[in-house]
Amino acid sequence: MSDTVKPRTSFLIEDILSIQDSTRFSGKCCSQKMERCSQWKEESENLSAPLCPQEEAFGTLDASCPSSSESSFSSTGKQKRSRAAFTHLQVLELEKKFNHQKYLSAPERAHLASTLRLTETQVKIWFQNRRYKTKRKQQTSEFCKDVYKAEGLREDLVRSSLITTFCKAYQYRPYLWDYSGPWGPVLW
DNA sequence: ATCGTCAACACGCGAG
DNA sequence: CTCGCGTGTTGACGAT
Repeated sequence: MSDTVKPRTSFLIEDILSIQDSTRFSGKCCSQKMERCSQWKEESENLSAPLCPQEEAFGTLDASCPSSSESSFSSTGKQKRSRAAFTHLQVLELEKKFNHQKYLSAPERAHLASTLRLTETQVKIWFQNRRYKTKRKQQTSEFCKDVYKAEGLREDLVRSSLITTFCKAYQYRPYLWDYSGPWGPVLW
């Protein structure tokens, strides 16, 4: 069930910059890109570097460190949900794997998890989220194309139009669309 | 203060 | 029953 994507034999810094949907870079200025790029390079050169930002604080190599550690509580007494921030290298390796195959078998998942010092659950959830994200993005772009067609507009001429703005604004909320409208998609 | 992103979670479903 | 999936939501966090 794995989708076929061109195999990649080597990894270059240029690859980092060309990663599609690398939202970590979205909206960032060039200098920030360069900064992150060099950070990635450092990480890729030094796999023994802490893979989780929280590792130092929690003194564990488990990248689930925030959640697996002592739970912290908010002022209301509710347990605070923590969100591990995967390192650039971890994300990069996950992306590379995802480009190869959209689904992982249990052994593959276990191997990747241990390689990246993540838990299997984290890898599983990451792939789940990644697949969903890809699907949403695809749906949104297809919808926007439909809108362009329906409006008789040329896509390249309306990049700054209201529709484009709207499509971009709701890039991650495709469920707000109703595809059953008479002129095509209808909003809410 | 608001917004966008994303890991983690909840829920329902189907396969084994 | 367990597991993994798709889907939608939540909450933390960084940027503006």
